Amino acid sequence: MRELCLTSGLCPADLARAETMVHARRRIKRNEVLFNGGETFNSVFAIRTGFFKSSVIDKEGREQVTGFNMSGELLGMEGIGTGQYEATAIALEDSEVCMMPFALIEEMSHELRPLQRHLHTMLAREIVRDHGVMMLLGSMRAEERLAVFLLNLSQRFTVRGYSQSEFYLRMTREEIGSYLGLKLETVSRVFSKFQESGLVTVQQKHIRIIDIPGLRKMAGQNG
Amino acid sequence: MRELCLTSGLCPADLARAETMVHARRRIKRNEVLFNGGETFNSVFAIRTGFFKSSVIDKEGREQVTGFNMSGELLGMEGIGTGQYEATAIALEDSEVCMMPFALIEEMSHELRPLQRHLHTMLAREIVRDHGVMMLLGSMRAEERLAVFLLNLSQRFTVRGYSQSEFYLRMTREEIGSYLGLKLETVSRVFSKFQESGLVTVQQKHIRIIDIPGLRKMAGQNG
DNA sequence: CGCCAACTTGATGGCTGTCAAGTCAGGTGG
DNA sequence: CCACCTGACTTGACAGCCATCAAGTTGGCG
Repeated sequence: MRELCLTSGLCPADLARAETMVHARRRIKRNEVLFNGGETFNSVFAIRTGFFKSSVIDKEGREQVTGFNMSGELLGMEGIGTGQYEATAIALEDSEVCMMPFALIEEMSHELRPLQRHLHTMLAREIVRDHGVMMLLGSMRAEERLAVFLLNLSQRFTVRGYSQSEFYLRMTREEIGSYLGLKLETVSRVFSKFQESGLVTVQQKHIRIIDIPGLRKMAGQNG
Repeated sequence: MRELCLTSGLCPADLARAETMVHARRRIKRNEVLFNGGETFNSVFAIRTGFFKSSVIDKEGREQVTGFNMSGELLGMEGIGTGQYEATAIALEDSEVCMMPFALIEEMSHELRPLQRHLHTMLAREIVRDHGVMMLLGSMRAEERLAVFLLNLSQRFTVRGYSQSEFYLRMTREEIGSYLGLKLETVSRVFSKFQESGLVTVQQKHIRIIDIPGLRKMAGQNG
């Protein structure tokens, strides 16, 4: 986890200091809101365990899921810009987060170069990730989108020591659809089609990837 | 311009120091590349004058325009994360940029709090902007997308002291389409339809917005 | 003046959305 | 323990939006 979190790459002494940033640990139950869009921004949250979705809601009431977040990732950073959280973060399973007041982070990043650098890296990485999603939404067809989505999940689970090929989805078809710019029926249909093609097996939220190269090809990421 | 750039909100003395960050000014001609995706990241660029497009290219060769950038905005920030530029930035008209080595920015943001804060704000703002585009690509129809696009351009021109209702597009229909997740023919058709509806007049790249409230309604942003 | 890129417009088709009906699984209460 | 109930999911039929293919127009530039 430390690899992904704000405190990576610090020497032990600095690490101890940096950990004073953590103002509180909080347990969040499934379906509980961590923060809501529009609320005053104070803290960034590092996910210790669990699984979240982030989404924004426009004036029409349309929800757009902007990301699914797992251990080691940061939540709420985008609030720096306006002083209020832009997105809403909801736990999709019982989770635990570290709450880090952003004022403290800025304070300490003055003294600890690696921390400052890491903060920048995390922000920039989020931008790069969003550009990937824009590419997906702007120019891929439904099958490509879902293939990319599954491979991305697989890869992130792998990094965390879970199975590369077998996992439970924490989100509904509708949430996947919102993230991918598809309707839930389309998501369901593409899952079925992948199963018929022998790429995966799907039993509700239980996914097993059978043919990773095949999925990669489907995703347009040959190799 | 200072309002939008990295040096906003500094007192005159700090401002003088901050300006030493500017390592060089560069003139970029129309269609010239400022930096290419994959090149080593060294500097962030602040646009002094002109107009750019940023785009990423995937392994399939598909181009996705990730943004159009005008004076006061920063280019290249997303390279912080990986050490190389992710996107390609191309001038759509003769432009002028300030080149600021990122190492210098980090250095100085150690000493100048407002600068550090501003850097974070700019990064976070980019994330928020990208989420808006994700919403647009994920859940809006063609007419809504183009209406949002025109209103956004209008608003940004207004901030810079140009006309709210009349401007020249610097980009082609294809580039607009890439940004909005549409084909160029669709962009053209929607322009024509807006014209028939009396919302705008379109003559090639010359746009005049006739009915801003009407466009807002079309964009689903009533009011 | 001619060429070419950019743009417009029309005809057609396909992907995905919409609407609808039915299935499945998990949780709750009797 | 089982029946029920509800939310999540699947599947089918159909429609609509946008992509695709194609032809023609415009405007800028050498």
